[in-house]
Amino acid sequence: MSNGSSKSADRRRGENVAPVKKQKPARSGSPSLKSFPSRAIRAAERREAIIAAALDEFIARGYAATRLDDVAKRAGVAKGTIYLHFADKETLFQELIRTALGPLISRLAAPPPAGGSARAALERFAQIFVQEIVTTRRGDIVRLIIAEGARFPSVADFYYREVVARGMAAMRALIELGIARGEIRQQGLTRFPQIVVAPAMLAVIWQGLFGSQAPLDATEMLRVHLDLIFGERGTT
Amino acid sequence: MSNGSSKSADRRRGENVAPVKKQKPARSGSPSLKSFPSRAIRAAERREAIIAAALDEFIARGYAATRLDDVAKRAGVAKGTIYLHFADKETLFQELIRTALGPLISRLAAPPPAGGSARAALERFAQIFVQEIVTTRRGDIVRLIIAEGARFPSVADFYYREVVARGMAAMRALIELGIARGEIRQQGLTRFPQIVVAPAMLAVIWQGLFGSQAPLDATEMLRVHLDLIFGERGTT
DNA sequence: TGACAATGACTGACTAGTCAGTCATATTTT
DNA sequence: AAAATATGACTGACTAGTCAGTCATTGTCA
Repeated sequence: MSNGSSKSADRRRGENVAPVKKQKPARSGSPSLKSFPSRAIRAAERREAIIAAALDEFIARGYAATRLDDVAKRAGVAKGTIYLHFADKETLFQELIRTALGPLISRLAAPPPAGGSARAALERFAQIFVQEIVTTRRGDIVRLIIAEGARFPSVADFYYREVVARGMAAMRALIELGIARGEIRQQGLTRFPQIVVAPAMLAVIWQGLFGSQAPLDATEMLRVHLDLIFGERGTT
Repeated sequence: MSNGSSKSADRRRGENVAPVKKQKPARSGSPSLKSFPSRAIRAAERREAIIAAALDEFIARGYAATRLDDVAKRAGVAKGTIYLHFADKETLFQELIRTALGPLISRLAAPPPAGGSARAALERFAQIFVQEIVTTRRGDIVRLIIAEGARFPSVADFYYREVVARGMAAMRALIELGIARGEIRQQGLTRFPQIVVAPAMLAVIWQGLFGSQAPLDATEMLRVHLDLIFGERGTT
């Protein structure tokens, strides 16, 4: 791993470390009264701080090259504290993925197709996808899973069950709706909802690898893709 | 001794393997001896053995977690030998990607659109892609690049310039052909050849992450995708 | 052609570190 | 004061990279 020839390992050290140090509750007046940020709450905060810091580090360096010392520093915590919350590095990584995926999962479960057109639903999906994933930290998480998933079967399994399988099911329902309403002609799409999602995935990867040298207008690309699916002639 | 930082001892040769030999290979004149594996040849073989071994290891474990000791063992070579051919771990990794991508690059330069239909050309492309990339070691290489590319800008650059940019250009030409011949309606595709390639990329990633638990029939998926692009009604 | 010298590819023990995980000690809460 | 938490110095396993020495191959000369 990192080492030897002055790797750029500690390039950006301490400055961006948010010192969440000793934020004493200050309710220390009467020992008989309980202090406000109850222990459980402070513990939960620490846990979250560790997860947030670890996410940043794992995204930036990948699993193997991430140092728990750095995670601790970034979280404003001693290394030993990490071990009060997580059994080991791998557990931290796995729980982190779970935590990070939580919001995405609930979002997948929430939005029902409603009674509108399939095109409208897919357009909404595309818009949300771009502004909440391609552009943001969540895109990094997806890339992280793609990068490390093969080495962490449990992570890949979890991701498949909780995100991919559900996403595919939801997408298939949308496609069937579109076919039923006569918006979509290509019936084969039902068997491969992946085709509908593929450009979105590609956008995530593209942005991560080539974003700086050849940015991709994901929004526009997805619009063209929907035109393809719904059979509209391109404008230009 | 062992004065740590001796920067002068940097006579790294190896890497550019230029047969600087003056005259050419010894003739196998001696009847008593069999064909000499001549030093230069054996050296080249070793270099290749190292690259092959390193490829396996990097694919299996990722860059950071790969041990050069293991690479050496797999290549049937001592660790020091690796350093006779490559400056360091990172150089080995980069040259390996270059080497691995070579065949793919030349293949991209070779096949001209010819005079046939765009559909035929794309079908051929899909077939070759599945049987030569999705299924094989080359797919692993693509996944490796996706996984590590963000941490190795030079690798991402190289991949973009030599493979992605060319691939996109070739794909765009094919799309334009299809539009000119009236096979493809959706003109917007010209601006986003990525859409045509996206399912193929997704197949590569899918196979790597979920292949074991939820295999994807890439061939069939690409066929459906082409039906979508060329406006055929799905069979099923 | 055979003997001997020069070359440099190869080896692997060794150096100088790195880092996950531990635990005795210190701090805070009850 | 005891219990619960947090700390960070420390340990031990592990690894990238080095280099003095070995010896098969190649070159030279008698």
